[in-house]
Formats: sequence, C-alpha cells, structure tokens
Amino acid sequence: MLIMRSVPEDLTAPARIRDAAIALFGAQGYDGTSVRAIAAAAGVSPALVLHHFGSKEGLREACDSWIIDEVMGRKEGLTTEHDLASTMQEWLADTERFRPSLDYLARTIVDGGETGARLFAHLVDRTESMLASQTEAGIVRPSSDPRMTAAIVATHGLVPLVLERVLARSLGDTGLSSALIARMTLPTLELYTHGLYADSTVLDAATAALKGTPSEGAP
Amino acid sequence: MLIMRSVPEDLTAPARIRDAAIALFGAQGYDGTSVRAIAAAAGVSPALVLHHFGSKEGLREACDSWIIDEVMGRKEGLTTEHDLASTMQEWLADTERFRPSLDYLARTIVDGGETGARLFAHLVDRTESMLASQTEAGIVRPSSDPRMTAAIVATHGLVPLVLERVLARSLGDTGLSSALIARMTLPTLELYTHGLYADSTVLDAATAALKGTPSEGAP
DNA sequence: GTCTATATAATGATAGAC
DNA sequence: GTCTATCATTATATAGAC
Repeated sequence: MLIMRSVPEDLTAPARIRDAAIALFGAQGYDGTSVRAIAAAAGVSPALVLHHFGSKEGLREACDSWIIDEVMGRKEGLTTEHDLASTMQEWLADTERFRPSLDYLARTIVDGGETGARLFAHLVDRTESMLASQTEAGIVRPSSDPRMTAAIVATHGLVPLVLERVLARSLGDTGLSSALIARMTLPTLELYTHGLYADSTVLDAATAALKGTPSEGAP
Repeated sequence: MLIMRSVPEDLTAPARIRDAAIALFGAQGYDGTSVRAIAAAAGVSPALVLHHFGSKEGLREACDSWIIDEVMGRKEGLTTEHDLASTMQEWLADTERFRPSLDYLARTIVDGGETGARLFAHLVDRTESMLASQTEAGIVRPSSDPRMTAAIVATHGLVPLVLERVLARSLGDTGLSSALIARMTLPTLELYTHGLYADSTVLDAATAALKGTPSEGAP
C-alpha cells in the first residue's frame, strides 16, 4: 500500500523525515511502519534516517517531542473558552493540515506509553481548569468529583479521533468526514445540556447505593 | 517481558493456542506479538501454531471469530435493561475472567478493520434499540438523531477500555482498578442525568447557527 | 498431532565511499 | 550530509521425521 504525502521539497531533510514518520506512524502504527518506508516517503535513503535520528526509536522520540510542542506549546488550540470537544472538531475540520498529527496523537495516547500518558494528563489538566472557570461563571454545573469529570470529558473529546474509522462506518460513512462531524454536534450538545436520562432516578439510586456501602462497611 | 498466563492444561492444544493468542494480542498488539511467543505461552512449538491455524493471520481470524461469539452470542451481557457503560463496568469488575478478551476487543475496535467495524456497529445497534425502548418507557430523553446518539453513547461506554492506561495514570493510578471504576460511576451518571452545562445557552446557540446556515446557504 | 530443523524474506542498524 | 552495500537478527512459514 502506497501512502502519497505531499512533502514540500524546500524543507530540510530531517524535517521531511520527521513529517513522513508522523504521517506513516499515524496511519499504520509504529510497528507497522519500516524505516525503509519512511525513507521512501521522505525521498531519502534508509541510512540517512538512522544517521539523523540514531535509531527508529530515536525517530519516534523526535516525533513525540514535535507533537508535544504542537499540542502543548501553541497559544491557539485549547483555551479556557473552548472545551476539548469543540477544539477537536475545529482541528478535524481543517483536515488536510492537522490530520497526520492528529492520527499520530491518537495512536500515541492509545498506546499508553510515557508520552501518551503525559499528553493525556495535560489535556485533563486543561479541561479541569476550563471546567472550573466555567463553573465559577455559572456556565457549567458543579461536579461531585471535578478531576474525574474532567477526565471523562477529555476522553469524550478524544473519542471521535480514536474510534474514527469504526465510528464512521457504523454511521454509513467511510471516514470521519466534516459532514459527520457536523452531525455529531447537536446530539453531543443535547447530551451535555439535558443529559441522557429523563429524570434523576438512576443517579439517585446509585447515590443511595454508594452511600449505603461506602466500601463494603455499614455506616 | 514475560506475560504469565494461567492456561489450563486440560484444554485442547488449539484452544490453548487461541487463548494465549488473545491474551498476547490484547496485551501487546498483533504486530508486537510473535508466533514464537504465542507458542511458548501455550506450551507448544511454533510449528504447531501454524499447523493448526495455517498462518498468523489465520490465527487472528480464529481469535476474531471467538471474540465475536463472546460479544454477540451471549444472552448475558447487553440487554435492553443495562446500557453499555454499566455492562462495561460489570465486565471490567470481573477482571481476571474477562480482561484478556476485553483488551483484545478494544484493540480490534481501535484498529478499525473489518472485524472491529462489525463489532462496533453491533454495539451501536444494541445501544440504539436499548435507548429506543427506554425512551418509550420515559426513562431516556428523546434525541434529535437517535442513531448518532447511540453511536456517541457506545463510544462513551468503550472509553474506559480503550483509554484504560492513560485514563488511570491521569488520575494518579497505574491501572484501571475497580476502585477507579467505582469512582467513575457517579460523575458519569451526573453527566448523563443533568448534563454538563447549567442551562441551554450553548445548545440554543448551536441550534440557531445550524438552522441559520444549513450548509453555507442563506435561508 | 507434535516435534526439530531449515528455508526465505524483511527488518533495524553499520561501514565506508563520496 | 548523503549515498550504496552489507551485516546480523528476527520474523513467518515449510519440510519431513516420529
């Protein structure tokens, strides 16, 4: 399978290699991508890849650093005014530009390694402070466990990215098109505005059950 | 890294190989697992693995079929009374028994291949009919797009499984312990009962915006 | 059915010329 | 900096004995 990627020729070789690696790692995974394939996509020899980055693992670390800067360093992106889900949607909308990085990001987080854990924890931190300020402003409801709520909201924002392929196919589409993203907006906001349940029966029952048995001990 | 797995000796060799493969594929991924490792875990020679399943890919397909039966075939599991999230929590609670299959399931769905797409579509189908019957019963609020809502709820149910490692670490834990799962219950139900937003400002704005510009055209 | 031994291909990495 | 040529390792898969 050939992956065509428009690598600008005016970039320096290490930059072209890094871009090609991010695109291929994101599309096929780390194990599923060979140094040879990266070299071919970047228009260089396999030896040059290892000359510049020491090893395949070294190249991965360079890609990780690049992604960390892209996600954490930018002023744009996550602000306290936009929640993660809508930011995600903006990113997904600008497909051509961000897709390779986003696919790489998704794989890194799902892989569960050190970099993925750091990135996700950072997203949760941002979400938590965003929710805190919006709660203070009366926009967001207070939570019984703000950190956990932030983690849950963060995962919800990442889900369209992580489950992109199967999600699209379950809705009769082939990829996560911008039309599909638009279609997700309203149901997501409905859920985040009114909840899923019609009343608080389930929540009340769970609350009572949890208070009745704090940790298998009687009060 | 050694993965200890208690494979009962009384199983037939193909069954032991299949179980070992599911555990290793789930833990390390398909590419990250060699036929040798599977053979060692099952206590047989590498050649026997290929003798019984033809190829590594054939073994994967056998594992896929097994998982499909486990997820789709059971009477237990998903019913119209339990939503996906709570079913997920029950499964995660019975760690020792279901973990290998669940990890394999998560990887299969994230991979986005044919099997993963089928499995996820099936989960969405089940969620959709569950939501429909519960909406009719007045338990669940009606949605403007039931299929999409079902897809969203299904992804939310899979999140603890798919993002297990990073989710746990962002909350100061190392793995998705039962304590962490318990801690997720209340915030999740709060979100599903009252929503995240304090009022319908955001939803109203989005609804107006979407109606105002159906697809970049003026009304 | 199960094994040992081996074939064959691909991979990450190195050496050394230019 | 960049290449060609090559090494050493590992992978899947096969052949054939028992």
